[in-house]
Amino acid sequence: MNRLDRILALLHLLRQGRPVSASGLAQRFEVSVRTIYRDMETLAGMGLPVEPEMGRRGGFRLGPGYFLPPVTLDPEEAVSLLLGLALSRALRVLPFPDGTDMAERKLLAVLPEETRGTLERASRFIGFERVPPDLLHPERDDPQAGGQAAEEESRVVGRFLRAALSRSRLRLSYRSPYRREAEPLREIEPRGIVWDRDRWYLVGDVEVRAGEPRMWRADRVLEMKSGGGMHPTAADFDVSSLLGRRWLGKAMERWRTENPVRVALPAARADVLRRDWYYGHALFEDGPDGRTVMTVGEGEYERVAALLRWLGPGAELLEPAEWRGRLAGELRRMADAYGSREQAARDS
Amino acid sequence: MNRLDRILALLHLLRQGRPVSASGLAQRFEVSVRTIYRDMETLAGMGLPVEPEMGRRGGFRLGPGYFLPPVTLDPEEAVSLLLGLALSRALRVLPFPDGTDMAERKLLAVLPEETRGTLERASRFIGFERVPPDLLHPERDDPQAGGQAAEEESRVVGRFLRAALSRSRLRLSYRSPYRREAEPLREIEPRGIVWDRDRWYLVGDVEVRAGEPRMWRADRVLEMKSGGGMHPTAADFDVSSLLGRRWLGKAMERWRTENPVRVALPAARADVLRRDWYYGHALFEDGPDGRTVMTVGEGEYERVAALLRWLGPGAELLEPAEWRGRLAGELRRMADAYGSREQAARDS
DNA sequence: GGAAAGTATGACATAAACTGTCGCGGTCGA
DNA sequence: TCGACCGCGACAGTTTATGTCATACTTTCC
Repeated sequence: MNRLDRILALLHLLRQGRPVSASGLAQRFEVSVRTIYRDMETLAGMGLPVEPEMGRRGGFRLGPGYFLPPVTLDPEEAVSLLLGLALSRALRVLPFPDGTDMAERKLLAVLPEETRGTLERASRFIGFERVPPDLLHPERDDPQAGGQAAEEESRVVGRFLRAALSRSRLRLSYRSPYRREAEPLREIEPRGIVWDRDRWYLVGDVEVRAGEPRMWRADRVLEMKSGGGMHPTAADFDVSSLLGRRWLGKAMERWRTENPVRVALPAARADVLRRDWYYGHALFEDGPDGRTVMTVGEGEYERVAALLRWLGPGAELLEPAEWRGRLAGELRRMADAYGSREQAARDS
Repeated sequence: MNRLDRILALLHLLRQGRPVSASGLAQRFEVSVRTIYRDMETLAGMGLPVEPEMGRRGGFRLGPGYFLPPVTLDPEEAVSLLLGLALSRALRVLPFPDGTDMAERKLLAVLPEETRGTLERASRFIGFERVPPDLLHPERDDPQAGGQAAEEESRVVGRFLRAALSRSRLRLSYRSPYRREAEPLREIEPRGIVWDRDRWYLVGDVEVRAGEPRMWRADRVLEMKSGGGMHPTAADFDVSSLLGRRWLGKAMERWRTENPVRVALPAARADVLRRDWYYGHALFEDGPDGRTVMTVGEGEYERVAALLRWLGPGAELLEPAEWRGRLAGELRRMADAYGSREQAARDS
């Protein structure tokens, strides 16, 4: 066997990840151990992160970096990859910020010269707008996520994702917006991550309710520690079972029984609400007067008022009854800004 | 120079795309021509599509596929790339659907064995929610973009992007929502693409107003034809100059003079509006009564009413004056749904 | 606290591989 | 038809790669 072929084969073997011993390789390639050592020197000289491991169960393995053997990529494929990176960056979908930068640089460095010129400026051709905040569904906390917070968030997501991929448990403590104190560290089995409205959510199994995954917003995770190995059970979970905001449906079911809010509204308005990512999961029923009755769970008056106001004429808050008067007063005050009833009659 | 090094260097040179002659290479590496031929044989033997070109201006070059020489990618980099592809797919950002699929397959094929297994199922770990529609800023047309329409859209975007990268003109006809008939084919210089709220927009220069790029929504493009070569002018345009919805700012300036709508509102509410992707581009001034006065362009009563209703108590429509009465009547009708004024007083 | 199995490195003779130089035959473009 | 390129076989000369032996160090297992 050729030296070149042997070295390429070594590359291939090293790539597999398992550490290999010089003597084993020597047998395999029918050369002396010394030759293998010299080949390793050569590979290292080529810039490969070959790392020896001393001692009895030692061997050679690739360092933190794996090796990608020759592949042919046509320009469209390269553009697709770079485009994906640009998109990730624009939407701050960056579990591994360093990995993203490095991958982009390596990809660019390796492109045919003529294509590189244009692709280096790909970010000048392709722009992404951030997902706009939605006035009807505002966020509780500061909307201006600073650079540092974003970095911390992607650190959390990265670690969680790594754990999910390597099937190892994590212990995390969480700051729930509904509780005063931080939740204590609890051990979870990471299942996956979900990106929704400019934010990452961690999906995992808690021991108490196995099989019913819980979600944590990545920016509210306070602390993460490595946990034990994963149970071999629950092999095939698929986050797509949560998509379409199906998790929201379940949560709304619970809120609906705890804080039921009932609204009568015209059928046309109901159709619009049904298309909303949030109110689409409410319960819609035909009302007695030809209108639709929507039941949704909500504890805060202000949100309900905003919804009712948005719905406009023809919508009526049925429950909780004690908010009806308050809402009516508010609406009347809004109307009164335009003068008294008599004035209004003259105006129109 | 080593043989190995020389062969790797040859790889590098071939990658550049320009055909290279054996004699040139022989001079460059200070070896005989014969050696170069032998090296080429070796490379071909390694599976490289080296293709000779006979005749006077011949030379060696790579075949139909471009060649990507060895790169080291660590798992995080590979995951970042695959993540970008997954994101592209989830958000239907696919200028090159085939390239995307192929790149993913090639990337997976080349990963270390143990990582591949888990990453092949990466889509099961990582989910992306579509950008939710915004109730306050609804879309005119059908919100249910069918699979076929999405495909057509990515075809349009792909072709436009290719044209932008290769600096060649396009002729396109467009269906404007503001005009009854389709716009005729007009020649444009593609500048770039912008993704906003789940949609692609094409950015280009029209001859009539050079330097002031126009935007077209990709799903409203009716027809595209290749145009002539690009003018060498306007070399460095950058779509990022349009981001932050700056184009919207200019458009709103125009609408503001055409259909001015003035609203007085509490400072706290103004702060919230300023963060909105749309109303953030309105004109905000301090009013005489301590409230803020916002001026925005809008021709449709219903949109203005929705905004005023959303703003709630303390907000008042100042202009157009003729809508004040209508709005007041509407608000009063909403309030009256909860009983007469006397009843309301009893309730609260 | 060894023995075993691994890496790390130098020296040197030898075999293998690579290289240069011929030669001759194609192909293409001006 | 010429010139500049690829294609390839043969052969001698030289470089390079390899095997062997010797020695030192590190870790793990018993």
